[in-house]
Amino acid sequence: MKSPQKEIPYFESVYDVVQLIPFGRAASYGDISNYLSLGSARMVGWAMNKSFSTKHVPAHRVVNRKGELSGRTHFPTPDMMQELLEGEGIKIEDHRIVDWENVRWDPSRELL
DNA sequence: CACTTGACAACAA
DNA sequence: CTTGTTGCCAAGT
Repeated sequence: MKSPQKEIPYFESVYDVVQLIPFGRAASYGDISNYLSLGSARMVGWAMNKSFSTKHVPAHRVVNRKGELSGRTHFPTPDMMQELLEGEGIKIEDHRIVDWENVRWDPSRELL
């Protein structure tokens, strides 16, 4: 083995945080990447794309900084993401989370 | 190895 | 609203 240590896939870190998102809340790509202090918001989206084909990650709880369901187009069906969020008590309007600032879950801020 | 793409962020105009 | 720019990093071609 050339690598003495097993380098943790960046994606794994992302999955971990995403799965920590509590019920009825949502996190933004930027907040996650900020919490990891690594990579960038793009990597989070990339990880989700892969994770959705390999892991069970509540990707529906991950939205962009405006609270828009930007990733809904990558779901099996675009409506699925909204239905899942509404099923958790989150209101969606025009593909955006209503009262986003209230549902927003920032790991580095609320994960005490 | 070079270039492009991507579920983004943030700002400028 | 759109378009452009910069930063960021992995994967695909």
